[in-house]
Amino acid sequence: MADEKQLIKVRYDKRAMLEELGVNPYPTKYDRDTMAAAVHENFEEWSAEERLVSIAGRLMTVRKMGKASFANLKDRSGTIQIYVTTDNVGADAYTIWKRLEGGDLVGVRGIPFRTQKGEISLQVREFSVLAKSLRPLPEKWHGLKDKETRYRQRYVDLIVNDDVRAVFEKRALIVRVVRNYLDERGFLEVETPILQPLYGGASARPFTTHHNTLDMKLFLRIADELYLKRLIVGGYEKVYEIGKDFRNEGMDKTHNPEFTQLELYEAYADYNTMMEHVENIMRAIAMALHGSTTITFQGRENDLGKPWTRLSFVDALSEKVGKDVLALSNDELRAAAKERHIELPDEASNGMIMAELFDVLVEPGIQDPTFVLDFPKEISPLAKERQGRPGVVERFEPYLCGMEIGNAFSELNDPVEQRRRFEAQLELRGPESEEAQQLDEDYLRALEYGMPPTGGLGIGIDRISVVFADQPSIRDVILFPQMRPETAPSK
RNA sequence: GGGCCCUUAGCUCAAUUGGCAGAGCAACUGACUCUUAAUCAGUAGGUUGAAGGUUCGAUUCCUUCAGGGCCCA
Repeated sequence: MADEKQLIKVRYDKRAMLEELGVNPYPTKYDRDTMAAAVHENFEEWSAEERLVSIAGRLMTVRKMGKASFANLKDRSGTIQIYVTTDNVGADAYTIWKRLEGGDLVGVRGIPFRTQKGEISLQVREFSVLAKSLRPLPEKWHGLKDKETRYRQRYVDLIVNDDVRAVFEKRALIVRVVRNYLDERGFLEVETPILQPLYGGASARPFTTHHNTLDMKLFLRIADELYLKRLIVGGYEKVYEIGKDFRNEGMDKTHNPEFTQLELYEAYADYNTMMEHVENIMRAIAMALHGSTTITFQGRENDLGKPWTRLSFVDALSEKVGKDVLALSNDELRAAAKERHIELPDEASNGMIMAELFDVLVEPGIQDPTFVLDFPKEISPLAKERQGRPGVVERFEPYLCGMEIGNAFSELNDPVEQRRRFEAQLELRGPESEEAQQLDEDYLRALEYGMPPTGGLGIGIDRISVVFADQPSIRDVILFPQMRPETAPSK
């Protein structure tokens, strides 16, 4: 009597028994007037006046005796113990009560009191079945640990693992802090197309779909960038969007095929302005979450109270390689990579090799909050070249707790130069490359109307959630991470 | 894509050198009006991820596949 089918059948039978007793196992509504946490907070007052309160939630543990029972009732605010006796609810109701079990959703009306052992509880006068649960809950003490089940059936994970619920509440708070910060500074929140006829704003492979009526190929966006900058041309001056981007690439603990990105653009600003925003926003999140500018990630403390370290990409890499990397030929860069056993595709350009070298030689050493600056122009086709430093652009990537969390530029606003950069990308990567930035004529037309000098910033919301919630993987901050299907996938 | 590891009852986990597949919780029956991982007495629950192979005998060894995890690319 305990394989899963039988456990479920027993619960279906109990549902039928409830119906025989005249109980609707799925009523439409229940009027509750307080929450479990509020009963704890207001206990002295409410127990003194013997206030009758009503709460609703899920039965988590049930301790039944012959004519009296205790159970823990959990709602989104917390847990409260309830005390059900024949004396208080009547014998008929107690018969119904005895049919209930862990997992069931119930509403109770009762009076706050303290048990002999001192636990704040509700003395139940009346209860209602609100939804019969037909599946057994995981073990009450050890919870649900299996990662596969936790990700596939997040609803069960959330029922039993309070720390998981807390992670997603932190994530929501992070997004709220970001919105407040930008709204207070006059940024306009906008929505731009997710379905795009051309994809751009990043180097990544897209998901492709098809629109039936227009009979055309469409792409799921890989970035919001080019649409948001059109809005800067349009005169909004300060815009942001928080939304999903989609990249048809690998999955690991820092990558999910769909992820949430903040992008913001500010006219008459540059990448230095964006650094200030990053420092301010991260500090505000730390204060909101921890009440302190010091955060701990995977056992290591980081202070967000100070200005972030500035680290030059080309200088740091040149130091590691022992030569000015901007002055090296493709062959010399390849030799440097080969020395370090880095495999490269045949068509790798100088910039791509430098990026590979950076990932291996420099990035692992980044621990403190750091802005990596001075990226090679060739791998930054949307960023403005740095004055007096040819080959290098005004771009930075913020690193928080060793993790790359975003990307920012002084935006390239010269339409002539932008066209050259697009063309250079296509030439570098080849016209067939899905990763090359596409030549977007309408975007160039917009630039021709004139875009003010602009600073732009993208921040990965999932990545910063990993850091601030101190989680090991992006899958732990995404409610429903991408998984292979349980049954054979459709192809 | 490559390497390593994991998959045993609904959940959390055991199982000696290859020798009868177990425990706790959950469930079921009974007792019980202050329990809180309730307690007490009893009952039941397994295609050991799937398919093949080696063997007298496979949860255990081998192969393939599926799903998951970690590391690397």
